[in-house]
Amino acid sequence: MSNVELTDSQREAVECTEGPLLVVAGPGSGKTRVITHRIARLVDNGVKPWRILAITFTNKAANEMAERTNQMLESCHVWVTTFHKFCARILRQYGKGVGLEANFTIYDVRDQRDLIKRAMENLEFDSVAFKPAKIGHQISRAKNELIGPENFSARYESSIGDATQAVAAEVYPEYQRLLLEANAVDFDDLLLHVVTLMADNPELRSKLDHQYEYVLVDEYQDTNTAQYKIISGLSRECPNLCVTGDPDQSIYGWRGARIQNILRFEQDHPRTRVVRLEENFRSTPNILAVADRLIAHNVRRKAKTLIPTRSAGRDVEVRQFASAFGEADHLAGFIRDEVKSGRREFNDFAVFYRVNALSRLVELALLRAKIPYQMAAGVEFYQRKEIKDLLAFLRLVANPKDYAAFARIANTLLKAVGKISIQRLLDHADRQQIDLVEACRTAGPIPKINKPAAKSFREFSTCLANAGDASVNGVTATLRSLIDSTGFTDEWESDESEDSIQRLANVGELINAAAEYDRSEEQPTLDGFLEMACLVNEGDNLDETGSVKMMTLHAAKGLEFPVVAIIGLEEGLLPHERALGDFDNGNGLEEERRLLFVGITRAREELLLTNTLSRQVYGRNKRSIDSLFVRELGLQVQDFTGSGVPTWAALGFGGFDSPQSQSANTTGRQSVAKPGGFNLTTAAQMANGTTESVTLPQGFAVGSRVRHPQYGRGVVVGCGGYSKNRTVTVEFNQGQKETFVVSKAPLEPIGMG
DNA sequence: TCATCGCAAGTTTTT
DNA sequence: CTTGCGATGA
Repeated sequence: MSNVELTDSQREAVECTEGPLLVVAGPGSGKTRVITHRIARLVDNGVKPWRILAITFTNKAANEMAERTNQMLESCHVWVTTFHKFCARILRQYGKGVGLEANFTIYDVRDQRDLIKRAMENLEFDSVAFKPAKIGHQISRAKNELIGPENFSARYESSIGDATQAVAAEVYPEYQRLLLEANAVDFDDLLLHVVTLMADNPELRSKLDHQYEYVLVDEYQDTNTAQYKIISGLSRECPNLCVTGDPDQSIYGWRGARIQNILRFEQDHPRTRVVRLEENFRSTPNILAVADRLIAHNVRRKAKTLIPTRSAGRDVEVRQFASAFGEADHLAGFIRDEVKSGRREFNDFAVFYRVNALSRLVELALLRAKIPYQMAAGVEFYQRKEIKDLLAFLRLVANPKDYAAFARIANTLLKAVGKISIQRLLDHADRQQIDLVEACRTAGPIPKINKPAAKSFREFSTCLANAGDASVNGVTATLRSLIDSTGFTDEWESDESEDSIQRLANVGELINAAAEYDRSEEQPTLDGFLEMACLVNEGDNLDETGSVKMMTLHAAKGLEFPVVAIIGLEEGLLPHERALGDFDNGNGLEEERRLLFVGITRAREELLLTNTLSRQVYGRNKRSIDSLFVRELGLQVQDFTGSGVPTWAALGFGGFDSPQSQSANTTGRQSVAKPGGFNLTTAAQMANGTTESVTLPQGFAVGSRVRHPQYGRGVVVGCGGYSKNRTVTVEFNQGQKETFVVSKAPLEPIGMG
């Protein structure tokens, strides 16, 4: 390995391998390079790879780091993982200490909510008046702060306890009991249980501490109390702890992250070496100046410099539009022109926004301009009904105590089974002290249970029993077996409807995912597959080349693009209203500012910021106010409100950006319904009155026109499926409808409308 | 027991 | 506007 290409401070961070090290790394300062080089250096120095642990927050970051590490070290097994995966692995091995069996299930937010609801029902709380989701949030916050059920009341009674909190205090222990009974954990438990384990069991803590002799933590400014404890526990006797981070990029305070963790690292670890990476190799001086000007408004902050290394580029621009339609359309036009002129490729562009809802109009505009794009975190694949159903099958095979999985299946899939039968079965399991699958198997003689229901339960248990051992035959085999034996897809196989085709395609995708998992994993297990399914995010692989990338500002952290556009710089949106005015005094605003800082510093060469005069929120037209941040940036806002978008009107969609609507907005009047077909309110309606347009592959929006060599011209009336299995239904001349797999059919888009 | 309809509520960021 | 839930009828 050669370090010639490293700067002095980078080299210092790489070579200082022993003892605590804090790397304060500004944006674009080559932090990832430092980490990967450092890992390589450790291995060069003779450290066994399995004694090195590198922890990140997201799968995306972990994958990237693992990949880059593997490039430097051929096939060396350094464990690069996320906090949650790390904890899951520890708990699979040592979870007995906190009452977990090795095959425990991880509950996602949905399962969590359902279980909280059940806990509330058990305690006879009104789950309508008190939202389980809200209670869940309270519990989650407590867990992040390491507050167990027994401490919850005590911890919060001093604060002005609202009713929800009081309910949460009661529900928390019951919820926790149910989780344990189901041999399950929620996301927060993964961390909390590990902390408990290490606290209760000093020998285990010490063992892990020694096992992971060298620990690296990325984005340390985002650690919450639980994560902080875990890291502390892993670096007491072997304090070779290297953390990297940037207080200015702390954007997860809302989720319990404590910026203090990084600020007090030096006090926590005496003899800490501090290395600052302040040179920026990413952005032009113009962009850095803007970023610096913005972040300087944060009061609670250690001043830090961003030293440019590149030559000046284009000016940063702020453009203002009459409406969000104008904003989106302009963006699409801008990208199209840049690519057409040969100056850029689609790949060079990224669009960031504060909330996912803002993506829709941009998507539509890109679609219309035939610009390929990829979105991080669209509709979650693993959240689809049919996918969750199948996963529930797998979960019950893996963990027959998994109540949430059982409840899901029993409620929606088992024939002749209703609420009463389910309750009887649960009682039966409870009385006999057997798991749910065993209860199904022995459902026959349960008193008062329906004959058909009992039969249904028994057949179901047989399907599960015959599903095979995934660790021997692979997850795919188990999955296929379950699909076959339960007849899961039968009704769709014989059905040509749009819906059925889509569901089948999704099932196909899940089988692909399982096959992929079996292939990539040395020791595939059902637990492992399920873990991946719930801890992995769809946006984790934004790897499609040749497309514009769209994502939230949060998702943008750690990435970089030649051209970045950030939309919606408006009060209430960025800064977001819900992020302000909490108990914290101005911290919310500072975090929002950091969020924009993160966004700005993703840009390598060009940065375009936009906002509008009026934007639709909840279907209503609302006047926008320039974001405070726009003023702080000290840039001139360019008036693009007149640049217009007659195109929408020309397409027969109504003149949203017509002169009238502008004047109404600029005079500050509430806009009134205008004559002349102004009643098209949403983007979805524009694309033919359906919401499906959001998930469409580019070029085949619902409502768009296509040509097929045999069928001739037609209009897209529906879509479905994912990636390779993506389908569209096209209506041709005589009302004849055909469904095609996009990637295989010789379809050609020929415009909208 | 199941399906449909209609009503209601609620809209940040994510592992 | 969307989504999710509950009540009602078959």
